[in-house]
Amino acid sequence: MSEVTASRSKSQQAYHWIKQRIASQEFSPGYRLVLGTIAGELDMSVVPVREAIRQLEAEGLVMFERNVGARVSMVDDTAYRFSMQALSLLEGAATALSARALTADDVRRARSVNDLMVETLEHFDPRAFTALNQEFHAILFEKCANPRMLELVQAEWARLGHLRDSTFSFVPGRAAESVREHENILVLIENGAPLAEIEKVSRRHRSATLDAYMIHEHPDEVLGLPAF
Amino acid sequence: MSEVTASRSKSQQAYHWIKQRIASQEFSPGYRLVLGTIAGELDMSVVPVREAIRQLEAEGLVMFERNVGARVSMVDDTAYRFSMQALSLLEGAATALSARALTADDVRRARSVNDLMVETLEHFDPRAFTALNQEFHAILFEKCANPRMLELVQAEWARLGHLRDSTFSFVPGRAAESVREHENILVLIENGAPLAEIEKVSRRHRSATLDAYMIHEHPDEVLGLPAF
DNA sequence: GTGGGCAACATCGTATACGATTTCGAATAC
DNA sequence: GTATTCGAAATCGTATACGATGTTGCCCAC
Repeated sequence: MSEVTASRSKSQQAYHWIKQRIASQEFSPGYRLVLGTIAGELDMSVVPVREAIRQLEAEGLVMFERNVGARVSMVDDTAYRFSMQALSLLEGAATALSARALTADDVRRARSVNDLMVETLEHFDPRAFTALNQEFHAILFEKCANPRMLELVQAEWARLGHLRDSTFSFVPGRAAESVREHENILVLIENGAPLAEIEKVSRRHRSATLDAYMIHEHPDEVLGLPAF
Repeated sequence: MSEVTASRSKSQQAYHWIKQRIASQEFSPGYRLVLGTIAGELDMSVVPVREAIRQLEAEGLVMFERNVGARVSMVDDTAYRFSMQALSLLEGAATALSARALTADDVRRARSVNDLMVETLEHFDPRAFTALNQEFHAILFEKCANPRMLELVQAEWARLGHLRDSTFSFVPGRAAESVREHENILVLIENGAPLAEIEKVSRRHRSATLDAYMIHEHPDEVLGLPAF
């Protein structure tokens, strides 16, 4: 009703409102999303709220059961691992598909982000580190020539974002290794290495993060991952 | 209205009804989906129809514009190519992740489907051939250990399904080559070849279909695809 | 004849209302 | 004390209604 909000439809308002609560952990996994309650809080009817929730369902952020209602998706770390593996695949390919289109300036920007990450290592803040990590990779794959694949990568990032804040808070030692691998990737891109090589290294980079997590948290399980 | 349909909610009925029309080309790209009209045909109110359309929007089958309405997504073959490339990536990986879990019987089933495809080559029917092709690959990746990746593969298949009936109707010569590659893949799986090898061959198999299409339809353009 | 404006129409967005389904608790039987 | 049934409360699913927005075509001025 106010000024700026009027530009978005109510269902979009509801959508963003809920999504933000989920991201900020105010609605944690398992939280019950009651239509009427949310509608009341946002001062609108249930219809737009319903629509918003169905959108969130399509993105996998909430689960919906007929005649029962919606709740924020549970996130056993099984789901986390699976998404990480998918991301490793998609991001590796997207980075390769983007590599040739990156300018010297893009590489410079990425490197400066990585330098920031190095500095952060001193007084380690997993959350900040993860944010920088995402920024770094986003620079590398943003020029991906295949927009569909870009969509998929970003959807997967979003999914992970709400699944877990940061792998690095679980495996601190991985961070230092990670920034070194970043530099390797940058060098490959600068030198115009074969795209297959860039893809392979990028993929391994993320797989390694997942592996580190697995070894740290579930030392006895092995995920059937091809030796990418 | 009948018996079985009652189990699904109206919004789901509407969802499937519309989706089928799109798949069967009755609603072709650009077709205007008017809420009231559809609601009338299905003998329900507009509310469930709205919901169904938003779901379809989330899957990318329809485009939605505020205060204007929905229409079936336009499908330049640019979108087709991008989806094919994404599928080549995802399917290759899913097949590799599934390979070790396939039983001798699975391989047998796949091979018999492929034999059917060979027979079809005589009196070539692109549509039937494509259906068998999907069945063949579905057998190979269905045991994929990573359910998230399975979801992604299937979503991409669905997307392609409505984008274009069959690449093979454009490039008839590709079909014969395709069934030979299928046999190669089966042999690799039977022999327990390295997963990386299976992934590579599977990926190339689909890329090759895309390449054949490109050469046939757009001989002068080159898609920036890594030499997977 | 052509361009701009206005009016009628088509369609969407959201509110309200109510029947349908599920959930939860209390009362009862054993 | 535990299991079972019944009923009330909570919540969802859908219909109907109406105001808001966009679209179309006609009419008039030039």
